[in-house]
Amino acid sequence: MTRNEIQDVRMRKYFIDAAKELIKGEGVVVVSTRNVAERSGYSYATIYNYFKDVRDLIFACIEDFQQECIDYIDEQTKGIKNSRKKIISITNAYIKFFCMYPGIFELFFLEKPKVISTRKSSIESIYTFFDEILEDNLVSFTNDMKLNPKEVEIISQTFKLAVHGELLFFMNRRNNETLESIIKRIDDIFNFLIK
Amino acid sequence: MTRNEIQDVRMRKYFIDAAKELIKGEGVVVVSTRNVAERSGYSYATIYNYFKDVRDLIFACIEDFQQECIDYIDEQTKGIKNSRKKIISITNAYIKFFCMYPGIFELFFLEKPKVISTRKSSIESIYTFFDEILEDNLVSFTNDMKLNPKEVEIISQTFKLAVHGELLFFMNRRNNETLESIIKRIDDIFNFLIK
DNA sequence: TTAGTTATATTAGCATTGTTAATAATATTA
DNA sequence: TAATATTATTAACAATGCTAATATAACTAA
Repeated sequence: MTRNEIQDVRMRKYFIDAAKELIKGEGVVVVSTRNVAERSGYSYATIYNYFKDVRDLIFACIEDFQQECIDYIDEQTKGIKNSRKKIISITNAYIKFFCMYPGIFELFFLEKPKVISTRKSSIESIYTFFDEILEDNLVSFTNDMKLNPKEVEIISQTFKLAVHGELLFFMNRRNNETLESIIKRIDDIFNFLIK
Repeated sequence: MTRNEIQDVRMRKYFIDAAKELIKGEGVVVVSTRNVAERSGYSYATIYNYFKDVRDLIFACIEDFQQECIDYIDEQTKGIKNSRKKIISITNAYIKFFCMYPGIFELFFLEKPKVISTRKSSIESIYTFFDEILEDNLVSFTNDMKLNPKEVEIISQTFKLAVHGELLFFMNRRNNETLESIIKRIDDIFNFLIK
């Protein structure tokens, strides 16, 4: 990494950090070049030297937020050994994370990726993110339960889709439920699927 | 309905129809007061005499689109008698409808309802829309299958959430799948759930 | 070290949008 | 028909994305 590239990364980080604060606070809608510039102490036009456009900056926050989500889940579930309990707890923490930061849910699942060329890989990684989080525990759980691979496949897909369907409805207040009630339903669904 | 109210409804319809065209064509993002006004032959400021703000107009399109969706599903599934096949076909048509009009999916499921006071009921109706579409067939199907109510409840909830999770991922191109592949998976999930 | 060059940052400007206030046009009513 | 109420339009403001022109800083070669 040359000296220039180091500077580049540093500058990008200033803007990304400012954008992340805004997303966590008031959501994607308040991420404007002017707002980000003000928070990072630069002029708004400077952003265009480091990002293709404002959406490129917004999508650049995804990787950081994924790591934050992983860290939160680890912290919430670190003591749990039993793989079944672990799967439930990880899922609950995953849901809670997005409830804490609706702006991150918005960025991950509701924002349309207009920037097709750039940031493609991080957008695609959202689709497999939940699978990766559960992966190890799902393997050991299905070994314990002696489920056949075909069943495991359909169960894990159904579970993943149901979790995100639930999040979709809950986050946009399409239903009038509480966090507790949707977590309970997700638990019930998991238990139903593996019974 | 007084003379004024008739005029009111007529005027609102002009703007709603224009907004609907835009949503079906290029999506919610192009629904601006200026665009709608141009298409309906009025000035943009006139819209504010009939709608609280531009989002109020956008959400006013929901009811019409729900009817269009019902009509499309009816037309696609009218010959089918067998309740199991009917449930599958209705669901497939439901998914196809949103694939034909991604802008309507956007409006139904991705738009944040900032307008809390107005349009509340139509926003909430989105949550129960899929249940209502399936309702009759689900009842006769579960009667045929002699499933107990508790099971029916969890199965239909899981199915509904999975369908919308699938739509969420597919519509925003988070995965690289085809319409056929996601419809096949939904069929598989239904068969798994009721086996 | 300093003049020329490159890289980076800022200001100014344009177009689009949501929204409101002032004004114009139309319809209604006494 | 004149006064009033309703409805539509124009003008204006602020916020935003983005670009071009300009200013500033950093670097390089004599």
